[in-house]
Amino acid sequence: MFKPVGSKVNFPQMEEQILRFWKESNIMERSIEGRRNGPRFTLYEGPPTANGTPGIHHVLARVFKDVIPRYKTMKGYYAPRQAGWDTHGLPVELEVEKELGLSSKTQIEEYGIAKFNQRCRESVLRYLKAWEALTERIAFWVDMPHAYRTFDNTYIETGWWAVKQLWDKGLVYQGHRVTPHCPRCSTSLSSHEVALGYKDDTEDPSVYIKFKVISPPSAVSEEVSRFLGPCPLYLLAWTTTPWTLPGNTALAVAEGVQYAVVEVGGEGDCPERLIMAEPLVGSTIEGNYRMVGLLKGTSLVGLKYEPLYNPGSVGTGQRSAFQHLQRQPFSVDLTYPVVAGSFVSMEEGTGIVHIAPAFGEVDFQLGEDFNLDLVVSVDLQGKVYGPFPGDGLFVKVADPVISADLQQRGLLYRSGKISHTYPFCWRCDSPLLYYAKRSWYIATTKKKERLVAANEDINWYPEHIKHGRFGDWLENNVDWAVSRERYWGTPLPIWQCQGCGHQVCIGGSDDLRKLAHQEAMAKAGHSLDECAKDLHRPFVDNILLKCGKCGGTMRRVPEVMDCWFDSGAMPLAQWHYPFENRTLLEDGRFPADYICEAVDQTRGWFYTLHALSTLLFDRACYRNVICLGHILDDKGDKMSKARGNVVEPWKVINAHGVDALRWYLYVSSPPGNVRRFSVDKLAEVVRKFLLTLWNTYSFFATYANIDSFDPRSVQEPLSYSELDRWILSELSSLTKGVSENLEAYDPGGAARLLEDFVDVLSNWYVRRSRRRFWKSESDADKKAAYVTLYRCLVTLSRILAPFTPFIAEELYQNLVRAVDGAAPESVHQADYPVADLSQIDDDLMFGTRLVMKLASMGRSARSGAGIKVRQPLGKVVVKVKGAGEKKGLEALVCRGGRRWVHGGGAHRALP
RNA sequence: GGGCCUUUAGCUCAGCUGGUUAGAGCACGGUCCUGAUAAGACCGGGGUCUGUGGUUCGAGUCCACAAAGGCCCA
Repeated sequence: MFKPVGSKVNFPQMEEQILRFWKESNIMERSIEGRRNGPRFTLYEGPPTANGTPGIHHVLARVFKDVIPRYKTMKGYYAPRQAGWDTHGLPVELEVEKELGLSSKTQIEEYGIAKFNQRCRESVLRYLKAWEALTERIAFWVDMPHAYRTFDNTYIETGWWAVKQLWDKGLVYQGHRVTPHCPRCSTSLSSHEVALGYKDDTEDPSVYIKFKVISPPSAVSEEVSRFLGPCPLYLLAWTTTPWTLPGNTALAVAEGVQYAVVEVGGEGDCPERLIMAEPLVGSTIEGNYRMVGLLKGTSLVGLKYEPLYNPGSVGTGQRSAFQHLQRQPFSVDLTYPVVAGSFVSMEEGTGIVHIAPAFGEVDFQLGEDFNLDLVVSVDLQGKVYGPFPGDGLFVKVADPVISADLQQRGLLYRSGKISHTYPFCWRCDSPLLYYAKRSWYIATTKKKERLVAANEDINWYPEHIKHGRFGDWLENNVDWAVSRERYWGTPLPIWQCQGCGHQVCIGGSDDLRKLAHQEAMAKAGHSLDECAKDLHRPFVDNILLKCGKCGGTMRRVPEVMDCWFDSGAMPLAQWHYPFENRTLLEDGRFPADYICEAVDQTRGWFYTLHALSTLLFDRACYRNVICLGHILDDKGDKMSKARGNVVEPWKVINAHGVDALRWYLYVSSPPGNVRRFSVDKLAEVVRKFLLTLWNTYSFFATYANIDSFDPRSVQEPLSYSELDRWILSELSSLTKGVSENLEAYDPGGAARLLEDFVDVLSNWYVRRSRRRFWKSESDADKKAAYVTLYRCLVTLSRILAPFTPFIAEELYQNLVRAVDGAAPESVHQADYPVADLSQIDDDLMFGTRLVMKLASMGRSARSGAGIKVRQPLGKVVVKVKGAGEKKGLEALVCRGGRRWVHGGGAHRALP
């Protein structure tokens, strides 16, 4: 006897019961461990930060992560899934800063790094319970009790090991380069972090500045000198960042372009002359002007002009020259040059570009090329410092002060506002400054070809990411700025000698022990054991090493690492490789068979995984990847707390259940597309798919109980009807199709096949077979019907298990476990069905689908003629399209001399 | 400014390597069925498959250009 199944069902309730069953019987562990001898299948779980509550987009990623390993497990693979938490980084620090009411790094240091980091440690796992609860409820099967955490010493140690490997390969360097810098967080941001914070329609000043050409010119071409006279001659440049003007040390022009000399303000005795690109005169000069002459760009190169500001003698390291970045001697007669720049465009501005090597990437490069002066007129907090207007003010506040100063000195030609796109800090929203400073880099560009080549081994879904977004990103690779001037992160394991400057990279705790300068540490009141207990700052900073070159004391450099490095090192660090689990690279745990995240990770985790694994092992880190699109609300708007359109996962789950949510996410749109989330559509999925399935199941259970049908007593051969053979053929074909789709990492394609099958099973097979179940005698035909439907449902429960693990379990428990104690305890321990190809009868399926079509047309004809559906017809005339259709229909409709339509109540044709 | 993606009925989406008259579900109006059904069937209104060119005997499908939206980058 089967457990009675009502037609009404409360899915959330049913699911809760099944959750309890799984938990009590350890089904997850056992489903995994039961396959221990199978080939390994590895999923990497991109560690989320438990520093906030999980949202619907996390559910999306997690159910797509889940379906594949579940399928593989049922296919016999050993697929343990390790959970993990991303715990380091700026977001955490910011949260703690907010709580403590701190707003600068100075304040953090006053508060104490040890205490601060302790708060960070406590803060990161704050929402852990919420994550665990949701993860369990949505049946994402990962090993959470053994989750790795990026702040663990073992994790950090592997990170160090990885840095050391790169260091030994010469791939780590300290560069003096311009990096995007957040003045509030006072740290560099990596390119992928910058990408997160672009804002359109940012309003900035737009100023045109006059740079006075030095006269008399000692070495200026005749071409230019004819415009020099008693009246001033200016080079006109444009900028949207007046705060960079004190840092100006050159102007760049395009050699191949015509420049114009225009005379403006001609009232007085001495009209001033402005030099600018000829094509841009019209869009730049306001009011009347007189074109005085034309110049070639090349003839401007080498001109000298008067600096807007003389940085003079102030500030250590504030003014230097590029060649060795040496301090520049003070000079009252300071002049700056005009140089040629290939980047000078005629799209906007004046064709003369203001160069401040301290504050721009191309500017800095130009500084190196021409050995320009480097004037750093802004500190790391983004405040102007030095003998400049706005000294002490934040750059954006200083902008108008500087403009006003120039205006007053007659050096401002024009000023206004411009709206453009500008990057902001993705966490704290401060405008980013491009800032020249020392920073540590991983030289990914040196391995660019390898990165590109390794990408060829990855199967991307959707495919276009491979050579599109991800491939392009690799092609345009830039070195990875990996250091952060912060506190809560994996410390950069590089020590530098105080005496001779020698640097070493530490690859693990043993290295520390070997090189530790115990006496020096003792003198400072520290011991190695004490300090090495927690590898974070500030403890690690107290570890002093002995210089192998000069015997001096080495201190750790102050930086910590980009937290993306942590997540990229996850394949190794989660296992504390190579200190433990030394077989990792050979035993199937690396590379991953499968990863899945949203598209924003192309420059995030997808990249850092790929970069580290290519640099370390010269191979790809994952074989297959599903790259998900973003979730929008039902109107197509971005979900945000501010808009109030965020979908709360629990609300949906409590109302409709997890199977419904999972199914909806699989079928609602292709995984790579953006998707609109609509609760109405989700409810439709429940009605259409889950309830139809449920009712078929309920129908079966009800009648099977009435007839005391026992699947164990079945003895083949049975006399299967055409209809039975047909649905069994459909079933085998479904099994084949679903497997193929899952093998191809396309759960959506698989799910669509399942929807169609459940529909025809209920609305054609059961409907056409009902009389066979109802009739009182238990003949062979009835038995065949039961066996057929039973087999469909049981197979379905196993096919569905990776998708909708709850309803699959429910069916399985009642239909299989109830009658077969020897069967695996859970459907998730069962084998995935394999299609019986001998049962697939394409002609039969074609013919039956044709009959369905015919029935539909028949009902239409009846409706047109006003003949009731159940009224017998004298004859039915069907016009077929070809021999194939004729054959199909004859096989099913005109059998054994009796002319009848396949099970048809609708079209019963009388002889 | 550059790259990638999307655009098929009012809404959500199928349409494989080009092949008769382009489909489904939802929603709407009507009719019917219902001895498993929050189900189902039939009819109807709804489509210049975003647009313009091109390749082809034939284009929703291939190519080029354009438009709108999204994402990513400058």
